[in-house]
Amino acid sequence: MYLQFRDDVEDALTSALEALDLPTDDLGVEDPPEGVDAVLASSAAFRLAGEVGAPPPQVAGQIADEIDAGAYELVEAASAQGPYVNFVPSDAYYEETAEEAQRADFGHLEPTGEEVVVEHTSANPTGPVHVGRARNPIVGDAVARVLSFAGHDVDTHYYVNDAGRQMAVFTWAYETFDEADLDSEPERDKADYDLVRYYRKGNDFLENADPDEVEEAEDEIQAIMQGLEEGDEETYQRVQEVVDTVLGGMRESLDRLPAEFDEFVKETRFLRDGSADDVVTRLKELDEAVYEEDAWQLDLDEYGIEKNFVFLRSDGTTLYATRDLAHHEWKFDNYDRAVTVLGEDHKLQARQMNASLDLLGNDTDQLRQVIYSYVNLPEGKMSTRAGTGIDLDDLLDEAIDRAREEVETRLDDRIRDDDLTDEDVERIAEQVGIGAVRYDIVSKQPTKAITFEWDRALDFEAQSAPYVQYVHARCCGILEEAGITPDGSSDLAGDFDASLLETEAERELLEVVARFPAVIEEAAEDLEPHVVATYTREIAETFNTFYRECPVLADDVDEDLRDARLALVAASKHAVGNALQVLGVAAPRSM
RNA sequence: GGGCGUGUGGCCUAGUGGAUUAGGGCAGGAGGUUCCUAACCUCCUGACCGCGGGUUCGAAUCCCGUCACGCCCGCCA
Repeated sequence: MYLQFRDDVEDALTSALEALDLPTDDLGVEDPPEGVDAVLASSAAFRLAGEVGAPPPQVAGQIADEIDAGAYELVEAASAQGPYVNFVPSDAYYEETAEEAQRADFGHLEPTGEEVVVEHTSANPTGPVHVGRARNPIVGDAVARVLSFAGHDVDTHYYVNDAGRQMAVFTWAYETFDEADLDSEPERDKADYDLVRYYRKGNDFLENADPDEVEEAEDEIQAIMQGLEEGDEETYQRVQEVVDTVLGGMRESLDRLPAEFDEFVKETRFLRDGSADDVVTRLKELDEAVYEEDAWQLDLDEYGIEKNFVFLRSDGTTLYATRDLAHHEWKFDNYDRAVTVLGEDHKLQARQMNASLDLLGNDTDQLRQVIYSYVNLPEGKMSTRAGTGIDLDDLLDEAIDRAREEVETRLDDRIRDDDLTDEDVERIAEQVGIGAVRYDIVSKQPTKAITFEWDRALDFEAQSAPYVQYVHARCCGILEEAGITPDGSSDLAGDFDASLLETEAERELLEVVARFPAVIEEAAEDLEPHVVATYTREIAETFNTFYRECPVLADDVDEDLRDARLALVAASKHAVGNALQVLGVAAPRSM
């Protein structure tokens, strides 16, 4: 109802301004601060003061006087308060919000019919996923979920770099060295941990071995790259064996988050189907194309990019960026919009690609990038090749261990005599542990750098996943106690009269619940899932106040009030649970 | 050197032009459970929003300068 209420408010403001013969392009509709008794407000009077020739409060008064609140079902009153026009919603607003939020899919926006592809993670299949890159799957998965909630048809893609020099090096190393040549055991019994040792060994060899031997190796690596470029089937199969094996291991780790993909799109696909060649041909024909130092380049000066963009090497092979152009044109052919989640180090390439796609005649408005900063260790960067860094698996294991300890500690001094089975404890430990990791990362603005510290990442206190999850569990606890099974499918509450929810705590909770669809809308529009995390904190806080002040199932609570409060609990459960779902954080029924 | 990004109490963080004399959390201090889960709640202590100018009726938010940190400036990915 919040979105409808906002429509009403905008409509009322527009009519009023028109009646006063004032411009309607800037309505200034905003959320009033805490403590103001209104759900929406307009600050338009500030800007109109000059035109009217009167101080803002007076202009606000005129606007408020001009508004006929009675004409709108959801608007109770519009009144000037200083320079603001405040809008108080009607009882119908609260009642319809409570009704709307009974649906298990509360927060989903109307289907848009728009097909969107979200590409994220796309880490080179060189070894285990480490925490430095973990922001990508976590943010990317949340972005995809947000867009899906906002009504788009979303596909998630992992772009697999299986055609570059790194994979040629890896394939050569894997075929060249034996287990006996390696100086360590795999850190885990998993394909990516096993094979990364060859990759590290290969790189170490190329850096430190005898120059003649290195040259020989380089020839073999070069042969692999040429083979891929020419679409040689045997070379392709050799590389695929390494790629698929390592990727398989990485997927297992990513699945734990969970970050799952609809499709793994391989780079070699665009070499094999000729589209990369096609891109090269078309680029060469551009006025901006230059042939310098035996290589084909693009002069992107007109896009404010000084550096020339090399799209064809002197040996005639394409580069990653060239293939990525073909990849993106393929996305444009198959989707209405494309979103890519990228580390900040890819920012320049993203600009180059946008410019190049534009020159090739594409509508680059279809493409948006979400940029995030890397997670570093206090002592510096994480690197797969160097073997420095925290593996995602280790972080998740540690998180679950700490969460399990926490559950067991609380088991001893808990008041309620529910009996958690060992399975419950394990389930809670996983939900809380992994949830805490995801939440910690997704709740921060992606542009901010994160320095990884165990204790900070795994803090289960307030403003963390468990704090929010606990509210969800509390909701479920109350509903179950009342004989309602919160399984998400059936209608949770029966008949109820929302007008009985009169206390401040109840009203505020209902107001926060009401905003959830608008939060989804905003997060999807700006591709900022962290605003959903901010929202979960708000609703959790508001719910806890309600929980303290408004008993639901106590004996002295009137039956009708009890039903109304149960409906409010169900509404809160849907808002919190669905918000957590958008963030990819589990919503436990008990904890 | 150039470009981009970030800078909010001891630590982490929201807010990126309007009701803010900056909102939370952690840490520190004081309380709260005969009552639907205390992974909770209440109260206290603590910030000239990196620094200096400017624009504006109004600036953490915009502009200029400056400092610090991060990232980028490969015929790597």
